[in-house]
Amino acid sequence: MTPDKPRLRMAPSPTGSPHIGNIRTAVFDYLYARHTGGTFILRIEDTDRNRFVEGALEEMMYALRWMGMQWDEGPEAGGDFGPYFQSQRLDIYHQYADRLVEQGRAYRCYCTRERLEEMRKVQEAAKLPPGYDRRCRNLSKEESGTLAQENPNPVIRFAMNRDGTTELDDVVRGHVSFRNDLQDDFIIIKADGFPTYHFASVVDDHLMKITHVVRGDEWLSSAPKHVQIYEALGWQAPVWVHPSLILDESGKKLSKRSEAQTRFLSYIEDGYLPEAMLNFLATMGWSAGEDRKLYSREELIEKFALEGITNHPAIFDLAKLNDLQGEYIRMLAVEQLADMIQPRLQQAGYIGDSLAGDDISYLLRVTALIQDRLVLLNEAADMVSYFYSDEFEYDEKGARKHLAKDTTPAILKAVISKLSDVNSWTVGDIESAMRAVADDLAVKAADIIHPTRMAVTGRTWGPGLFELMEVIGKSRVVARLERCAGGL
RNA sequence: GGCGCCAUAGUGCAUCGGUUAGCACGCGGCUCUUUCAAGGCCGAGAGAGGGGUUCAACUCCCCUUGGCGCCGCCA
Repeated sequence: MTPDKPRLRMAPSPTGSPHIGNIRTAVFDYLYARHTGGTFILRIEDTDRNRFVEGALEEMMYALRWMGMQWDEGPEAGGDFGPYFQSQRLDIYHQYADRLVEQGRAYRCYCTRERLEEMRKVQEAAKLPPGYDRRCRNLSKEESGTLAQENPNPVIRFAMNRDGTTELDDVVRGHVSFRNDLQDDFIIIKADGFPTYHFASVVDDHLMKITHVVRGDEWLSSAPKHVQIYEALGWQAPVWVHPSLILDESGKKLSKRSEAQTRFLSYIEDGYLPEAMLNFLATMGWSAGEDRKLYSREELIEKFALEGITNHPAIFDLAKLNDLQGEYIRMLAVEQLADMIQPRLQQAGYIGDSLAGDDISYLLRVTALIQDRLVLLNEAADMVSYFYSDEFEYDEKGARKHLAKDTTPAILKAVISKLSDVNSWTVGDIESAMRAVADDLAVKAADIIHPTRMAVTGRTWGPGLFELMEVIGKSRVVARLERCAGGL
């Protein structure tokens, strides 16, 4: 193995559906690992049995793979540093926790939850900073024995340094310093024998030879805890990277409350493209130092650098995502787009499970017509509905505007008759015929075109009328015109 | 409340001591056009406030203000 190759991990806890912020962090991990030829690791932090959510891990893996960010080590990938589930590493944590206890850097705490709660109330009432009062930090053998009878399931707390400061250098924050007298003796092993995040992540990061810890800014406050554990165990701390958080439109941390916005899978369902999503997430909170919008995956990998990570929070801008999405949709080859749309049209019942030659070319022609206008894949079915179904309603406003005039019946009649004489049903000939109708009736082309569009599609907007008429076909177009004229 | 982080247009970024402060999204207008998009052109729009340092600060330092985050036997 090449020495000094960066090793980064994404360490989600399976407590819910993947969060957009987690995926963004993973993007940074992934991009840096790929940029440096390092290793991208997936580790599951399932140390909270109460919050475990069935299927959360599967959704996480699905999301990462959908983004094209396959991990090199972890669940379903294997690796030399497993197991990659913290719940399967309990003995390892205990081994190091015991070592810390022996060293005097950790201690068993027999305080009950009730006492802790009481203590917190008192602190709050006295407007004191909340935190454990260290009652169990210096217990004699006898005292421990007595307390053990009251509470046979003690937790293990880490004994934080009381003096001086804990300092660390962060790639995006620079040098950061924390006063030790304000630090709390936090729990490293819970009563159920499971480790807390603070402990498990440090032990695993060390054992898995993680070189760069990239995690949200929300973790910066607890970084001194981690730094002190590294010191106590005589381990070298990784390079710290704390990118800023992604905020919602109101400027708050994206939370479960804004589920529609944070749940990553909903973007997949809506039909965003992985490339657009990757481009968007990567350039939100990171910059290559240039005025540029579009980056392919390869360019992202080539240009990504930790130093380019921004140090201020970014507000999630859906309009910008949509703009990027549009760019990527338009970049697609028609065949690709058609493939992506196909399942959604099947779901809408417009096409069958397997398409024959003619159906395929029809789909391709339809797709070509909507490509410029399509943003989300899930809008496709509605957008192409009238190419597949003759049963459509007329847009109310459009009907009032374009079909309600006294002249409409005569216009439609003239269109029908002229179109019926068109032999070669091509865009050019259709257009000529339509314009001829306008000339014959001495009206503007628009006066012919709008009612015709309404009659043929039921809508006021869409692809070029002549193009769309060509694709729908002469007989269906004429039938629709007749139906419309007959209904007036 | 304590601690920590942050501060360029509405939003995302660029500029990192000397620029008419640049780009993109969004917004407004014009254009193309049968519509809607897309495209092209034009436009409005920013260095939170106050002190320093310096010949020179958006850029460095300090304070204030504001925003966010953390303060769980959750991660």
